[in-house]
Amino acid sequence: MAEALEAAERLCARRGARLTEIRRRVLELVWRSHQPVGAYTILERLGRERGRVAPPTVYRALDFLIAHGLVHRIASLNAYIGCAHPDRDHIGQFLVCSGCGSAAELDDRRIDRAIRSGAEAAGFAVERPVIELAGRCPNCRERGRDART
Amino acid sequence: MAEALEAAERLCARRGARLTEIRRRVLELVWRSHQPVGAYTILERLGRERGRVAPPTVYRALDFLIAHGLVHRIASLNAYIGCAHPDRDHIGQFLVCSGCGSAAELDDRRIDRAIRSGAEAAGFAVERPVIELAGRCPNCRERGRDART
DNA sequence: CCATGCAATGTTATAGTGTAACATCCGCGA
DNA sequence: TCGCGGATGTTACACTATAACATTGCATGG
Repeated sequence: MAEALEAAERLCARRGARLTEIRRRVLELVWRSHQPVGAYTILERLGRERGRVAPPTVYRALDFLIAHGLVHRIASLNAYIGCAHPDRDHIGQFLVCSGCGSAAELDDRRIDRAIRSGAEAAGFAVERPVIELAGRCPNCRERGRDART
Repeated sequence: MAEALEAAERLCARRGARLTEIRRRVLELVWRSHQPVGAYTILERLGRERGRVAPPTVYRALDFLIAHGLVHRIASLNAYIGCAHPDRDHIGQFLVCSGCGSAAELDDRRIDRAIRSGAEAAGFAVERPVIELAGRCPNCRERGRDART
């Protein structure tokens, strides 16, 4: 995670983007949570450090981070998660465990190809695929755990 | 669409599920919109016919329709769309056009296989895939239209 | 050094999406 | 008829996100 922050610093420096205090802090909070985290959770945690913080502050930071590929949004959860490799042009495929609530990024080229070719066969040009696979992670599978407690 | 409604009737009859007046009406409204439609839009339209209608009425009908595969939810749009073939076990892959706002269902087996095998390779068991491909439909591609007006 | 212009942040209010909790109704079988 | 369960009505609220405008702060050229 410290690594992810450094990578973010480097990436922003290279692009001339400003990783300000707030943006950095939000990125850190996103990473610190080992699960996808909601904007209002970030809001609350950020508020603990800086007194009253309003929603736009958090959403603006998230917009910036997403625009630079440092964070992904998971639409089916209304939640945000750090991107493990913001350098490459990431597609973002997610494995979302309904047992423990964790999410892992997949980025499988075969899936990407299958999607693009399937869509192309219908004459459709994919621009922003949303791939979010709800299911069971290896841990929860083994334990036969029920839905997230 | 009339066809879709009949198919829904049959399917519910076969399952002993009750396609009540409200549920039927909501399904009709979902189909009538040729784009994915928001719950509050349905709410408003339903309200025009029946006087005041509260959100839970619509959400409960949608929950029922989704549970029976008659309607899909598109998470990236917070919107709902009728399912063209509720009989088969549908996976639900959607092509969402950012030009005209329309959405088409794909259901490509190759995509489904790629996803399941990719996830399985990570030890993950997919239960409810969310596949929503934002891009350009053939029409909007041709016209080079800008984002939905 | 100051002006000034632009990006970032602060602030207030509100829009949009979804659910909890409890009351009521209605049909059906014991 | 009574009671039961599923469906609907009703109220209130939680959660997610953005619009609109004010303010700050910093780089940059005059």
